[in-house]
This record gives sequence, C-alpha cells and structure tokens, in this order.
Amino acid sequence: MESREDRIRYETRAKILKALAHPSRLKLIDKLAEEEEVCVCDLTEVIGSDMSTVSRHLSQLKNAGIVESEKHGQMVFYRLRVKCLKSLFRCIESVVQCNVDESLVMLS
Amino acid sequence: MESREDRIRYETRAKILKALAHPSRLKLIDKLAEEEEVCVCDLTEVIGSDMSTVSRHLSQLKNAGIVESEKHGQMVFYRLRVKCLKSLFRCIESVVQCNVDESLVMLS
DNA sequence: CTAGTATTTGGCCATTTAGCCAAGTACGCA
DNA sequence: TGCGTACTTGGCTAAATGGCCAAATACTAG
Repeated sequence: MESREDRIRYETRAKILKALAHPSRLKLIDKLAEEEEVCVCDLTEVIGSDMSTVSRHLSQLKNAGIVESEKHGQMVFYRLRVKCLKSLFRCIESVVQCNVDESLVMLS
Repeated sequence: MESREDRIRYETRAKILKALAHPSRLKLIDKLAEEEEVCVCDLTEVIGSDMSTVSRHLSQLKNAGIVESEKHGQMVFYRLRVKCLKSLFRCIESVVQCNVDESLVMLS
C-alpha cells in the first residue's frame, strides 16, 4: 500500500540527492559555500570543464532548489539557497569515516 | 589545481549520495530505520519489485557503507550502519519545504 | 547596428543505471 | 542425496546521464 503522497515524497527527496550526487556539483557547492556569489565563468575554472557543462550542472542544482541565480549585466551569479548543507556533509563524512575505520574499499 | 586527495574526497562523497539518490533505496532506508533488521524477502514487499532488483539496491547501499548485512541460515538480514541519516533527511526536507514555500515546481 | 563576451540550449555519442528473467549459489530439511 | 527456499549474479534492453561542440540568446561597448 503506497500512497501517492509517499511516492512523491520519495521521488522529491531522491531528486535532491541526485542533484548532489556528482563530484563536479559537490565542488561547485563547496566553492559557493566559501564565496557567497560566483559567476559561471569563474566556476568553469573550479571544475575544469566546458562552460556548457558547468551551466548544465548549475541548472540541475537550481532545479532541485539547492542554488539560485541572479543576472547582473551579461553575467549570471549563482549562490547557495540552502543553509543546512554543512550538517548534511557532516553526515556524509561520518559515513566516509566509518568506512575508513573498517577499511572498506570505496570507489570500487 | 586539484589534488588527488580532493578528487578522491569528492568522488567518495558523490558515491554515497548517489547510493541514496533513488526512491526505492530511500524507501528501503526508511524501513530499516523503523525495523532495525529486515531480510531481503520482506524488503521486496516494501518496494514492490523483483527480489533481484531489491538485492541490487541493497548491495549499492552496502557498497557505499550505508547498510550492513548478516546471514542467518538461508536469510540475509540488512540493517542501517549509519546513525545520522535522520539529520541528513531533515536537511533534505528543509530544501523541499523551502521549494514548496516558493512554489517551485519539483519533479519537472 | 556590429562585434564580442557570457550564458544557455540543441544535437550527438559513450557510459551508466534500473529493471526483468533466468541461471547460479548457499543453506536447511527430508 | 536431492528438493525447496533465500539470495545473488549474468545477460539483456530501455532510459537517463555527462561530456563536448556548435548554434542560439542576452547583453555591452563602440
């Protein structure tokens, strides 16, 4: 028995997690966490990919509600929209640490 | 300039997030959060898929260090290995709530 | 208006993912 | 030993993802 609400709740959460689940996007988030507001052109250097690729990563984050953007002149500035990411990553890190402690081979 | 350690750190985090980023796996985690220890056969009912599918979802979670398993007789019992998931999902929920507040269309 | 910069989007390809069925493995019981 | 149950793995297909290049859009400066 699964309600429609349940289904949507799980899909929504999954979508947000999926948006976070990529090394380049995590790197973008780290950058935005330290710099407050950054334009796409500066973010390309951070992950070292084509600007079109960066733009697509950013729109995934935006679509999930993790970042927001604002246009100034011909540049678009992105910034974090969510404040709790630090605690989220603390949790992720605790998984990592727990794995390290048990010498679990990651990235296999 | 990206160090090898940085790369690995981001990839490791991404792997854990990716393991979480699927509705069925989130449902499995919820179940394990309430029941402590559940066998694969009971988990098939939770997400309503083939047992082989469930088994693959579980091995992804295990590979990321989120769950662990123990065999008793012919049954394999899975349980959560991570305690902080509640705060992680609280963060995810705050993104959801923030999105709802601004009537952002999700799942588009 | 024209050229140039910043960004997004369309199109394409290679890779990964999710799902199912079927076959393989492991264990318990007769 | 041989059958049945629990689970995992191999093999396949359809769909999604990530990357690049090239074209489209938006804006500025001249």
